[in-house]
Amino acid sequence: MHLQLNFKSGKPAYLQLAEQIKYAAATGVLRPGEALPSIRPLAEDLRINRNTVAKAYAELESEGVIETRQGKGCFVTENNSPLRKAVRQEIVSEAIDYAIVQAHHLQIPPEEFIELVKGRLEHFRTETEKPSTSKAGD
Amino acid sequence: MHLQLNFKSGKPAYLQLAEQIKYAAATGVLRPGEALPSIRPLAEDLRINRNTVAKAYAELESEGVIETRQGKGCFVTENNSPLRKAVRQEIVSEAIDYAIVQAHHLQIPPEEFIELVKGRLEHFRTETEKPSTSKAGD
DNA sequence: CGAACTGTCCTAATGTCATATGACAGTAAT
DNA sequence: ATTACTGTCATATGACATTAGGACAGTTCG
Repeated sequence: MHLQLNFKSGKPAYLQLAEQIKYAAATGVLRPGEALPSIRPLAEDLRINRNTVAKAYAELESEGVIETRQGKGCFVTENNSPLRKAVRQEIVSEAIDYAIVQAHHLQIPPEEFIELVKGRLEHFRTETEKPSTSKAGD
Repeated sequence: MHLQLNFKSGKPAYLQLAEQIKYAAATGVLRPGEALPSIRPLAEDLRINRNTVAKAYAELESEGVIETRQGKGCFVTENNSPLRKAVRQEIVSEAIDYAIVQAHHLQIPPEEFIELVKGRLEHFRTETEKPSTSKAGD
């Protein structure tokens, strides 16, 4: 697993870290039960404070992505598909929430929003597998 | 136009104000060219600082909702073309597409995605109805 | 037991955000 | 020009988030 921080992004280091690990867990790069890098070595490796890593891990634990045991380490949650599914939904929910907030700001009612979503979904369905799409906005 | 602030919401006063005015402008309660309340009287009326109102107005100007002229006042923008329905849908569609791509990346099927959207929509609906919160999340 | 590892808690320095105050600048009417 | 209105800017304060360092607690191995 490759972890990298962007200090110029303005996004807190502990959030970047949590996000990357969460993503790795959701996509299977990190398997359930697998141990995460220990707090201190990882912090040293990333040139950040141990507590920053600890905060990222705490965030992940509160989201149910990992499990930490004092004196032993941190591990990806064992629960096979059910919990990983929840994690995936969590990630997508963040993106959905962003879209919903945008819609609300632009005075687009929920029904119209749903229709928009269906429309876009249909649009993607007809284009099936195209390697387009990495326009990340942040 | 009725403006009211909720100091317990945890949301900044200047954002609440900006949002309400933006909504008024979008729904036609405030018509293009119409003058907004002057900064000082409005601030006094709402029992907040002038600069808090000024910040709300500055935010609205940066979004193109209003236009301010020093010494004269603030006015709703004459041509809010950016609020045209098609344009609004375009903007939101981008955010939706991003979420869809994420879902596809995480192998969440369309039906599940739709359900997620509905769930989040419901979540927001019930949240805005109950402004009493213990912890303000953003 | 002690040493070396694991995570955890407490507290402080720093930066940023929201807000408040005072001084300043443009406009209009007298 | 004066006066009274308009918005604007620089700055200070208080709250909170982020990060950092020291001391503490649980685990494992020798």
